Amino acid sequence: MTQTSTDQPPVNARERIVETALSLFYQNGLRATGIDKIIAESGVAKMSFYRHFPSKGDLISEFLRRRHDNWMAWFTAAVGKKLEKPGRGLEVIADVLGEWFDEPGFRGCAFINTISETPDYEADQNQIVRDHKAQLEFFVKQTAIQLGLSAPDKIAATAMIIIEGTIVRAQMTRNPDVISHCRWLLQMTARVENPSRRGATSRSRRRSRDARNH
Amino acid sequence: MTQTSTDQPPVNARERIVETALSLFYQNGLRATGIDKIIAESGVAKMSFYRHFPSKGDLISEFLRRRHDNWMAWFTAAVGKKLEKPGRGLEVIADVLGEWFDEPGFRGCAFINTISETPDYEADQNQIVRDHKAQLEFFVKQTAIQLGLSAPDKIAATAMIIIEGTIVRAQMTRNPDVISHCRWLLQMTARVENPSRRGATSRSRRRSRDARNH
DNA sequence: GAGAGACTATACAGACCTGTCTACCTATAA
DNA sequence: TTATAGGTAGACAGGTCTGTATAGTCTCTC
Repeated sequence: MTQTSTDQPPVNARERIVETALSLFYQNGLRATGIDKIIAESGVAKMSFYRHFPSKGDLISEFLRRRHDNWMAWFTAAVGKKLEKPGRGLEVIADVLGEWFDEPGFRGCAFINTISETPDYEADQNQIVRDHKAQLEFFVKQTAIQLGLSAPDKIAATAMIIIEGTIVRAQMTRNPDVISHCRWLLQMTARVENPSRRGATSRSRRRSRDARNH
Repeated sequence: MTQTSTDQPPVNARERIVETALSLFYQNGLRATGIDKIIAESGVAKMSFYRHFPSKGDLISEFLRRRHDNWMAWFTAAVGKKLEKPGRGLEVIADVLGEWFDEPGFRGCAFINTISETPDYEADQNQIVRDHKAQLEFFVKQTAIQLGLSAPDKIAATAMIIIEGTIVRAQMTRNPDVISHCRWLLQMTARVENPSRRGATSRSRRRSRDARNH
């Protein structure tokens, strides 16, 4: 997740602006980051900026789209790689999140932060956030299916709660214990819904069926 | 949670300011809410404002403290009341959250939103947020103890992930299904750690011990 | 070599932001 | 009655914000 592109400074003005926005918007927030600061840091003339992005909102939308592309590419690849090892399940998501939390500039989920900063539920920004999260949930569901788990819809919806909660807790407390709790929750979620998997016995399967009375 | 005090407009200037801040800061965000707007809406002179709060940051701190008082009082009372009915466990938290989500002006957790808006980890605001969440976690732990559950520390830490995740999902998606998923997760958390409770058999107890390998 | 396209440099308009200053009002208590 | 506490009213300083306007530069292509 850290490096989203090559280290060569981007050639054209537009790309320099977007790269700067990727860093400043995430690090300091949308409202706290002024256009002037982005212009200064990207070394671009003001008119170049407004040629490419008619308003700050346009840059914010582009920022979110790019953040989505980068983050999803990194996340799905990391989860996929961990799942190559046999005997591993949905809980690899916890380990992948843990790697993200360890990155130097980690400041939570850019999309959760956007929702927090943007009161208007219907705002374009918030719609992009919801699209991103819907795609993440879809990926979790597909992963559950790929793992042969039943009730993938319910598992994905539940895992989303766990994922969001884990990210928020990591951002807020910086306590690494959150990862083991996240792993445990994900294991429980997958296992209770699929008692026959991962070394569960027929006795435990019966019990879990009883417990599924939510 | 909705009504935090009587409907009589507060008499003194300070109280009018705080009440207005309680509404505007939560509804529109900290940075988006200007001092001038608070002054106008509370019908107070600018000098009165700065006599009581030397800077905007002081009002933000007071806002968070009052929000903590109000929210915790409401939450603990609501959970306590639901637990009076026999046969109910930690999952009542989900129902209480659900009532909160249904309130008209719901816009997520003021404290999560504050963290999202405040990049400086060590800022006073963020410290107040962490204090608030620590107190919430402590309350969950005490509730787990009161329910006779074992491993209350782990249950509280895990429940915090579930609670934060549920709030964020509710704010983001406005999908009421999140509450049933939250309830299910809380039941699982309490039950897996305490298999003898709530109709689990001795066989299931053995299985859960095996599963506790996080 | 001339035009087009992308970019630079900088001044500026107008809004809004936090915080200060001066001046005045009013009720209460010493 | 007079000092004091708490409040009102509004101008203003100095900064930041987004966005526009004007004018010039550089490079590549026809």
